[in-house]
Amino acid sequence: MKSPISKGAPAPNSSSAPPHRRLRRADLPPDTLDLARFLIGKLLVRRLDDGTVLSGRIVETEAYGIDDPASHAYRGETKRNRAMFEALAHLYVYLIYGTSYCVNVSTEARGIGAAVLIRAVEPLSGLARLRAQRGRDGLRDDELARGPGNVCRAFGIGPALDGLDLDADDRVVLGDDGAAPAIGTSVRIGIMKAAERPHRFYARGSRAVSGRRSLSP
DNA sequence: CAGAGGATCGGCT
DNA sequence: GCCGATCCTCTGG
Repeated sequence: MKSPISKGAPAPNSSSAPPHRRLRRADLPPDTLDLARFLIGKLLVRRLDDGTVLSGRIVETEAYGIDDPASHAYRGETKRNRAMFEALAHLYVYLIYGTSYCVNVSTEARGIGAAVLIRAVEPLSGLARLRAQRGRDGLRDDELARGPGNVCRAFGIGPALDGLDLDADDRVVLGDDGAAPAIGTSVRIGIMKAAERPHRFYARGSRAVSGRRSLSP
């Protein structure tokens, strides 16, 4: 029997994020694998243009680091992957399969192309809006931001936020509320190159984690 | 300039 | 488990 990482039901339709400390660039480990692990259990807070606040707990990430054939940055900087070469703590948002967006946090020093993909988030506040932005019926709360494309859809993250500096913009914020879930490790999902590297991290026991059950024991 | 392919999703078998 | 949708980016000629 798996239980949610987050204890205590959030107030229905609560419009603000749970109490937390905002994480600044200086609080984040610059190493890609370190940040991928660090982000598990942290909060993702999104302020929409109309003032609505959406928040959730990051429960699944993947690292795309230096010298990684699976990384968009492997063959150098291009127009698309420019944000991966920014300093630590910029968003890299890209379109995948013409149908979904994926959001990453850039890692390492400026000039080095690397990032952490946010693959799943367990909703905490703004549930009604998260559900509306998914535009699909019959979803449990923990399914609203399960999978990288669904994270972006639910949280309203698109190409307009590509390159956003997490220290210079309030539209997307990372937070720490003290939670420290047990972390599991596995290979990454949906890639063909360097498929054997154990660069995926997830919160054990969270139903919001994506992928086959056997990948997240 | 054409063609291939992709860090996905959701529906169907 | 398999497959199609959908479209932007990068590569090669």
